[in-house]
Amino acid sequence: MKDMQEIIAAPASPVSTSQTEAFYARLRSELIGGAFPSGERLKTAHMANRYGVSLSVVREALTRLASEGLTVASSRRGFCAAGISVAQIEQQADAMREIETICLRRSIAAATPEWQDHVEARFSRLAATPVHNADADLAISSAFSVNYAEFRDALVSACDNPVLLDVRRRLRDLGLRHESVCIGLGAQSSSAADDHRPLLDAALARDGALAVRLLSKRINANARLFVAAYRRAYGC
Amino acid sequence: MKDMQEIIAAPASPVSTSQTEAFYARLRSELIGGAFPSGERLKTAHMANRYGVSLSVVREALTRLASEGLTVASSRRGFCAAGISVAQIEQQADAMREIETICLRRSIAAATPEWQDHVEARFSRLAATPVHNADADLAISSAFSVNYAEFRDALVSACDNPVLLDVRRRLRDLGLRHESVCIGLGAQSSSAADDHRPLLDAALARDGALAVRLLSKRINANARLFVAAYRRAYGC
DNA sequence: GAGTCAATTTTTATCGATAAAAATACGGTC
DNA sequence: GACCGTATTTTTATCGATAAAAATTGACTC
Repeated sequence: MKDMQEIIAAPASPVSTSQTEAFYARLRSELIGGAFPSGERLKTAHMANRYGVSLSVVREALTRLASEGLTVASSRRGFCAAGISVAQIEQQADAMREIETICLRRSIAAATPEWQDHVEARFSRLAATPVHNADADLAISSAFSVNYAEFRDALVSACDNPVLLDVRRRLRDLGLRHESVCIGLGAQSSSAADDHRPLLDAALARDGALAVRLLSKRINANARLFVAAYRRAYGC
Repeated sequence: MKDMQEIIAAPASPVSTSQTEAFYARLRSELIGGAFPSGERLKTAHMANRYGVSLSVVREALTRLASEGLTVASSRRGFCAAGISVAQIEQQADAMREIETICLRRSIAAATPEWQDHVEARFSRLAATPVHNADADLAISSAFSVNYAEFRDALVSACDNPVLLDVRRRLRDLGLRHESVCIGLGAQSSSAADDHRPLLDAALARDGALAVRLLSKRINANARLFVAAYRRAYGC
């Protein structure tokens, strides 16, 4: 009897999360993955029956995403995917650079052996990932994107202020969407994992000033890459 | 007949904004004003009939506020006002200091005559506001709080990156709630408007380094003030 | 008297219906 | 054929109802 209770209490696929939570997470990752182009209207009814949830669930998710900057809500006119522009990409990257460098400097200052291990592990994984997909097109592979993002996450993870890390995470997600969309437009990387080794070395050597300099350069370079792709696609 | 239609159709106060928007704005300003203590449960049904709106409207507002950090949503357990703790106040102020100094430095670098006028106007208004209320209690008056916040807003308003300003605004609002709550707990200010004059002068003289130093000091001092009040009220 | 389990109440998450608003299509006029 | 105002369709915002979950109460056992 008690066993049965336990079995019933713990369902096979633990649906611990609410529908809203699940749908929000899904839509969020699709937005970050570049599934919706800049400014595309997101109609509640369409999404509701496309994903098999109710209107309220869709609306709540879209509202949350709006306040994170991934969608835009306009009164009486519903929602659309956030707009992307050259200015947006540049300002976004600029803000990210300012804030991530603060996090990185602090993370290095607070470094522990566990942090070092974590950073090294993420770098190894990155180093083992080819930049391009096997099918030989020049676009950055999504595996590389993910592993690179996680390497950067690891670098700042020892930062002593969770509020700063939270701000950074928000900006990172907006940046990932820009990256995905621009890769979809044909953005190509000239860099390989080895290009990031100097940053790894500076961080492990706890040379904050150098690490921050290298990180800034990389963020600027990536932003230029995305802007170039965006300009090629839409012409200035 | 037609007149009556018009009267009915056009209510006294033009409800151009949606219900959700209005309720969201109201709840938001109450939260920032310190109306809800740390961790207080916010029951949807209660609020719905207290404010005369439907459940959906309440829920959407609470959801938005949660993603701004003013409320906390926990699955299957509704919402509560965000918790406040000494660590929170300190980390929050620390993050604000980092980000606002970036904005200030940039704002000073991009200064225009209009910006100078704006800053001076806000300072004058601040200088004309007594720190304490007329009824001679030692708590900071809300007029002073508002004018001080607007002076700080003016200082950074020429910052060239709207993304950074947006991040700052979010943190500012969380900070204002801390301030309101701590004032409610009896936080007393030792400063007057004149204490802020050096910051004004540094900004107008476009001495970014000095302005940033003064701003940092002030943010730290205020945070200490709030923490002290919090400690007095709740004992460490 | 403390603790446990079931019954009751409260509260949340989710749904589908509906009215208002916006967008679109249509028809008539010049 | 272009323009303008009206009808139709589409879409949104809002509501109240409901089932599921959590919290509370209360009765019972030891």
